Amino acid sequence: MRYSAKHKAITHSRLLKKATEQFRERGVQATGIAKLMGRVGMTHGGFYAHFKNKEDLVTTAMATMFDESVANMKKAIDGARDGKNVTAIVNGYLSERHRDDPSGGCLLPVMAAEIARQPKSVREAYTRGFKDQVNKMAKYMPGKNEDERCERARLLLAGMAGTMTLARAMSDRELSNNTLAQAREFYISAFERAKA
Amino acid sequence: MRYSAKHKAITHSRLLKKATEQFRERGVQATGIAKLMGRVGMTHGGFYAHFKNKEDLVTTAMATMFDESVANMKKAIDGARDGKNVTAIVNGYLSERHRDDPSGGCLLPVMAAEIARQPKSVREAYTRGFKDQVNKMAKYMPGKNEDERCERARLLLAGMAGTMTLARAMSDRELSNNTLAQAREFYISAFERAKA
DNA sequence: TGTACATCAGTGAACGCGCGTTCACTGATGTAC
DNA sequence: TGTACATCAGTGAACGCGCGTTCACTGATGTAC
Repeated sequence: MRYSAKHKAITHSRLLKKATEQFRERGVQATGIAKLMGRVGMTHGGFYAHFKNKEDLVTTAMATMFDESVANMKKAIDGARDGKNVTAIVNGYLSERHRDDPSGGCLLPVMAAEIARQPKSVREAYTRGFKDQVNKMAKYMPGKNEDERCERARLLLAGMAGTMTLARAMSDRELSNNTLAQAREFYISAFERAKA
Repeated sequence: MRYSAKHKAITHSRLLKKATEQFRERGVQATGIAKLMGRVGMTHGGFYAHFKNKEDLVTTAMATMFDESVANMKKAIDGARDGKNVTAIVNGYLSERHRDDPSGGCLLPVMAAEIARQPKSVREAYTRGFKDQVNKMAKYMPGKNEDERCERARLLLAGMAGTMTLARAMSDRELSNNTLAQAREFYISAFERAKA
């Protein structure tokens, strides 16, 4: 059944959106093509009209997910007082909400470990997206120059991602909450008005 | 063929050791029973004389891997000057060596993300091991009381694990090296002689 | 000390299952006339 | 405007493969006599 000109583009973006959700909820390996297609209301064969293969989907989805992370940070900052940029970023990222629903959040806590085992194209898409997010985060970080601000953005992102990964794996809810709360305090005091 | 009394214990520990290596190199999901047994020179069926199932192997291996992490830290500290405990821990953990060979290192950068999706028994073994490592690390951390030292140990471990995860995934070697170097500096200055 | 037998670690075929990918097909729509 | 045809997004059976687990078996050794 042939569909209208716009139809393919719509399906394509529905597919991509559901993929980014699944990747962030379960990871790349645990997200099967057939299951993904099922969740979009289609059968597995149709996938290959939209993407060359799974690797192609992953690299495409990577950029989208990094963009969403940047958008999430911008949104958090827009709702915060001036001079409280880092506070807004940290409180948004290290929230219980973000821990309990990874599907629209940062890809790093879920996916970073398995990216190391993915093909070159995926690792490159990851590296590109990571650099891009760091550059955009750097605008909100303290520092004398661009290099210093980027370095701080990288440190903060790595620290928050590690904290979130551990907090999600814990079966002890209270420990998980405390870990998040203490990390919020630590990263805000370390980065909100960092000394030289 | 029946083997001597000690033989089963020896095979069991060879199996467990190889499993901890594979888990830290590839993760739980990517470590298949048949491949693991092959690497120990046996066939897959023999696995079930040693472990109830894969879940049993994972929970058993978890404790061993956490113990090794603690031992690695103690070894690093033994070779360091007095009062430089945190420096020794950080330089050991965030080394290029640890990045390039995960097989004997910390399980968190590779496994933490997928533990969140593992059965309850695995998540509990992880939580137990994590608490234990934090308690033992706390001895080397600054702080007025036990709670404060534990909090710092948790912050440091989460930060280092996140940094290592991101550094391993990067396809840009120079960026990966810089990320490690800057993080070493940051965590040493943040935790070696932390203020109240 | 020598013989008969029970034990059980390890073998390898088989199970059902889900994976990524291919491919002949279908049929509603856009286009050409 | 009406008709014939080409297009191609999506279908679903089939592929080879690896997974975790089961199970009837084998055969060297420890134990009982």
